[in-house]
Amino acid sequence: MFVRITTDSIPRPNSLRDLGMRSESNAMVSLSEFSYRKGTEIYGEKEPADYVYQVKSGAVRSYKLLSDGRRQIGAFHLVGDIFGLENGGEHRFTTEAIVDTTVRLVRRQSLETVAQSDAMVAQNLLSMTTNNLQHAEDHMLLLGRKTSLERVAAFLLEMDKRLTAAGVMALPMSRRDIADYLGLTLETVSRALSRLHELGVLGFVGNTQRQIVLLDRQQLAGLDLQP
Amino acid sequence: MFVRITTDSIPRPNSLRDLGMRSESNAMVSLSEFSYRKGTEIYGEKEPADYVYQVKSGAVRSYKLLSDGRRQIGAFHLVGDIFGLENGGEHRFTTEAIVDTTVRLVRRQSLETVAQSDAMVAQNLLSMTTNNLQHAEDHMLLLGRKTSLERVAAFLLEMDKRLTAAGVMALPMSRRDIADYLGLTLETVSRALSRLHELGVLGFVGNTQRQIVLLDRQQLAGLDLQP
DNA sequence: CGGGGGCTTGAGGCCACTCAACGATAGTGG
DNA sequence: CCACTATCGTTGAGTGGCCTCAAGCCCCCG
Repeated sequence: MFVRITTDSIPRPNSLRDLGMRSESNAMVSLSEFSYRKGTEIYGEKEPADYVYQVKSGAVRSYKLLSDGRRQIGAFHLVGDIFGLENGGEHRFTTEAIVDTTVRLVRRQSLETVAQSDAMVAQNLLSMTTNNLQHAEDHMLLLGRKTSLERVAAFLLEMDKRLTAAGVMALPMSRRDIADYLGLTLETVSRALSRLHELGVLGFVGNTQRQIVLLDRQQLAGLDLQP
Repeated sequence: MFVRITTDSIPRPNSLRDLGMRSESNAMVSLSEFSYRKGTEIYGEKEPADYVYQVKSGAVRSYKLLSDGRRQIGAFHLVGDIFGLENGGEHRFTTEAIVDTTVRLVRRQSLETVAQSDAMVAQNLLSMTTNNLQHAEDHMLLLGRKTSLERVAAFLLEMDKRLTAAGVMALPMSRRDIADYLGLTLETVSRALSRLHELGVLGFVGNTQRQIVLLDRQQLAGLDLQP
């Protein structure tokens, strides 16, 4: 019998500043801001990874494409999330703003320089990469072995943890984005959501279909089925 | 237009010793060995991650299970590969020896102690984790968006790079293992291999079906379809 | 108010899964 | 040395879950 350590207990730097950037102690590090309109690209796959980003407002999708246009979204980056941190010299995903988005950014080189002398910063970089790895590992299980209903249930629970405010979850991404994240088609996602609605697991708020209230997290977790 | 940096150019420590373990300079680090019979568990998911392993001989699968028995293999570890390196305190996969296997192992704590003072070692840990992350990211694309034939083609090309000797690839894993790695059933994997055989892309050696010769890597790469 | 994008829903099709039978191989014990 | 058995792999027949194609609704926005 072992002590269960939850994901939440793993230290996670929650701002670029926490990665080791103290403005008073290191004047070389510049924290600038940049904004992107809905749908525009932030960087492309294979481009040199010169900057690391943090979402200040808005939402970002990062994805890979096959040559015939099939798309796999690897992650959504919401307010507070750090992305674009690659160890090698180039980005491995293309990223786009899902809605109008503002990001903070730092030069990657600044980070690496600091990491070489500060073990604490190096540890934070490793910790962030490990968190990304863990997310990818869980997502492989979802993509390889879960049914459409299980995938959508897992998605709702993930988003619930990350962006629910005042009981309602305002999804920034479209059905197509969700589908490409879950390895499904948008129609299948829509059908699954309708089914969950019929089951009384969730409700829609207002006229838009992007505001969702989870009515029965217990049942939803039962539909997901993790261990 | 950007310079393309291949995976191979990313520095990858190829032994536990390279991770910073110099036996003459650090007597505290013990490099012991251990052997596992075919099919036995090395460690289980959620167990404390006290050791880091390197395959000396044999092969290892690491996987996650759903409660109803569905299995997703996240990676195969072949001779020379390092596995079991978790940042948090517990393993995120169960690992088993696919065939009789001998591993080298070091205490995780030894590594972490060294990493705190040696930036080079810390950099190697990050580099290894990044390589694992990159593999997982590519595998998400495969699991989410590729057809069965594309998956099997990709698998053969991956194994070809990693374990082909003298033109023949001796697969240590069963069809079921391959299927659980690719998010398919064993029958579908078998059919895909038969189809590739008919197409003249590969040949079988001897009576066992686990020794494969790739006859047309070009065509196989065309069937995979990466970018 | 007209156009267009996003979402839902239905009908039909297809690819991978399920179930099943069979052959081949390797390991076991008489 | 040879049954005997278990495991592994292939192949076929049929099913089903998700995809494809299509129509229609709603809302936003110019």
